[in-house]
Amino acid sequence: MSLDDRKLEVLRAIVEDYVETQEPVGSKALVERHQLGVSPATVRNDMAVLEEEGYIRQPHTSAGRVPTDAGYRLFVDRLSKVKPLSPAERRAIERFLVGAVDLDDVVHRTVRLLAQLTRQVAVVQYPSLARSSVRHLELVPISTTRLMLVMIADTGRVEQRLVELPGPVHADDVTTLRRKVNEKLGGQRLSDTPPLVQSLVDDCTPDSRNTMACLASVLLETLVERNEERLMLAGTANLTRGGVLDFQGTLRPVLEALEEEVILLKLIGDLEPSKTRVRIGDENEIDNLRSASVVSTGYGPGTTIVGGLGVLGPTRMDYPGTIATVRAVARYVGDLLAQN
Amino acid sequence: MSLDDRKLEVLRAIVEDYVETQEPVGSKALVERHQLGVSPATVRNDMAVLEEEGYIRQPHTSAGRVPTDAGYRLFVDRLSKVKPLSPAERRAIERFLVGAVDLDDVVHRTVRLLAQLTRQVAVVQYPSLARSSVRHLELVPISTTRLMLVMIADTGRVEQRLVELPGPVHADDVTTLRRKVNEKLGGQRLSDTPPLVQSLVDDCTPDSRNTMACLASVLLETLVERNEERLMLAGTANLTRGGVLDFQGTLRPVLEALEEEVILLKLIGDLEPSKTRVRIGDENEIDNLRSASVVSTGYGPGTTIVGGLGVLGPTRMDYPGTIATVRAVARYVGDLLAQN
DNA sequence: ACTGGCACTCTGTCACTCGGAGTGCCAATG
DNA sequence: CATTGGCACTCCGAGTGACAGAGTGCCAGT
Repeated sequence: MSLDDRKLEVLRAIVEDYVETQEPVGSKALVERHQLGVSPATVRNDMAVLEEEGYIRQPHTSAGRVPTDAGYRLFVDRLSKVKPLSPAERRAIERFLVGAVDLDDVVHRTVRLLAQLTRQVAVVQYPSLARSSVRHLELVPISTTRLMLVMIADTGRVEQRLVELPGPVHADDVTTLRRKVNEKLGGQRLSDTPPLVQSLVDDCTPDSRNTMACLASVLLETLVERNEERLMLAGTANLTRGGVLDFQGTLRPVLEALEEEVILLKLIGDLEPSKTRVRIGDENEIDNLRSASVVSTGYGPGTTIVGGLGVLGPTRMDYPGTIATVRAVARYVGDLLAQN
Repeated sequence: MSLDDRKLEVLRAIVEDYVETQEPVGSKALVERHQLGVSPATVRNDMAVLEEEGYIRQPHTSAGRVPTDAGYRLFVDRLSKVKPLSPAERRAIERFLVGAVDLDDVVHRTVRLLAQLTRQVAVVQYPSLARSSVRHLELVPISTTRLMLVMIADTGRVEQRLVELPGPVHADDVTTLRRKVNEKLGGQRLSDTPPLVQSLVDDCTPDSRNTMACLASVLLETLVERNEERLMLAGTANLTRGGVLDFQGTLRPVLEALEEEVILLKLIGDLEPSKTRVRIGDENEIDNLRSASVVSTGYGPGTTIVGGLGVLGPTRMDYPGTIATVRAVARYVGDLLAQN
């Protein structure tokens, strides 16, 4: 038997009530709070079907029903209506983001804003180097045999590395190096640079070859290999809302997962453009987060995506609201980046 | 009545047992586990005195005793013997810290190491700009009216800011600016720079004055005003060890405090050289941390101090071990910085 | 000054009860 | 055939009382 409209309506009511009250919801309370136009007994029959299909379950016999992960999934996919942001929220976002002075500041403000609005844990990835282009490469002599390599990406990210040279170089040589490197790599996407770096070495005169080879290896490291994705976290304290009820008793595994940057990157680093992704409970590949849900999306100037952001909370979360907020914040941040 | 040696010995035993077992300790268990050479009744009398003096207390009538903050304080000040690190720990520290490629990496490794060794929350402050000197200032033309200012400090820290110029400048002018700025500010402590920056503007020829004034204001911001202290956190999950017993039931306030960088800076930003500071429970000025203890110290190359680091945990913590670890890590990091 | 003994207090737990909420099923109804 | 009212059943959670165990305070004795 398939699910008719009323059964879906019942599921929606259950999800909404449970999210709000955090308590199993029974048939009687349901018909009272929502105008379903049927009796509790009917609702009970519907509930039995929904349970059979795996969308809800009872914590114990003769308790109310609670949505399962599958139930939330159905809710998110088919039942939830987009919840528009309140003007107050829009204003909050704008007010929060204007006045950021540099990229660090943008990320910092964004992550706090997101945590505050959703009242959950927020994660924001710095613009990924892999998706950026080289704006400028600077070589700063530190001593005669040491250079500081500073890479400035078009997203505003700045990376630096120390280069140990095989022998002393003159200031003029540094200037030449700088020019060559910028001519070759300036404006290129970082992911396209490896062959170019190689050609830099190949095109060198023998006497400067050693130096260039040295620089090249650090360049490769900085541009590609290391490929260090950074991210920022905020709102951990929000995990404690709802007491020990969410996250089946202990925050331990969740806190542990949040400390692993690799894990976080996997969570928010999804690539599909302008799509918001929702992972509910068991859908998470990371065991520690089986009791959590993640809402994430990409952001970037215009339609390109340079990084991800998202929030993490209990499976029992306000999905429509969270999704709307995450989307809105991502769009605002994208606009902000586009202005640079 | 004052505290004779045996009473102090009893206090030490109580602290040690309680830290280990996390349970109120009674007179009988005490004489069994420690060779005190007296009967439980005697110990009870001593306990009564200790309680009167405020060093221990009973959670309820006829339960064992638990140290108070004052008790821990006395223990730390007078009773605890320095606990030398195990060779394994020493090796762990060395292994963990070698191979760091840049400052970010050093801080990152340090904070994780500290969290792992002490099994508590670790905080490491980046080398403070206020205590650093300027190694080099770089000006990178982004467009004709925009410069990227990159400051490299002797501690390895790099800061960058965008400078909007009043009008277009030629590349040669940038070179001149760069030379002037570095001549004046290179090698100076950041805290000494403000008058120098002012003199830079004063010494300018009228035609380049506008540009220089613009640059100067950003310089001041970068060098002094903004004075952004950064820090890194790790080991939050360790808060959940010991269940809900520590931190009187909820992690909430602690997690909240850990999100406030200002608060963390206050905690670990103590200036006295080569002194390890221990704040126990109520000694913390921040209300949210009344149920926590903080062990912190400064670090830096040689005897100068460029930043702070420390750990935060329940008042019931292994003070001797923690203090030893924090000190050792600080020294290793200092050595590492000195090598640069 | 220390010790043994004793009465007292308080906790934590176990078993038990009981009301309430919620369900499943069934027969009746439109 | 879907819906409904009724009823018996289950289970949770709160409350109660009894009880063992641990620990204390105090006092008299050494």
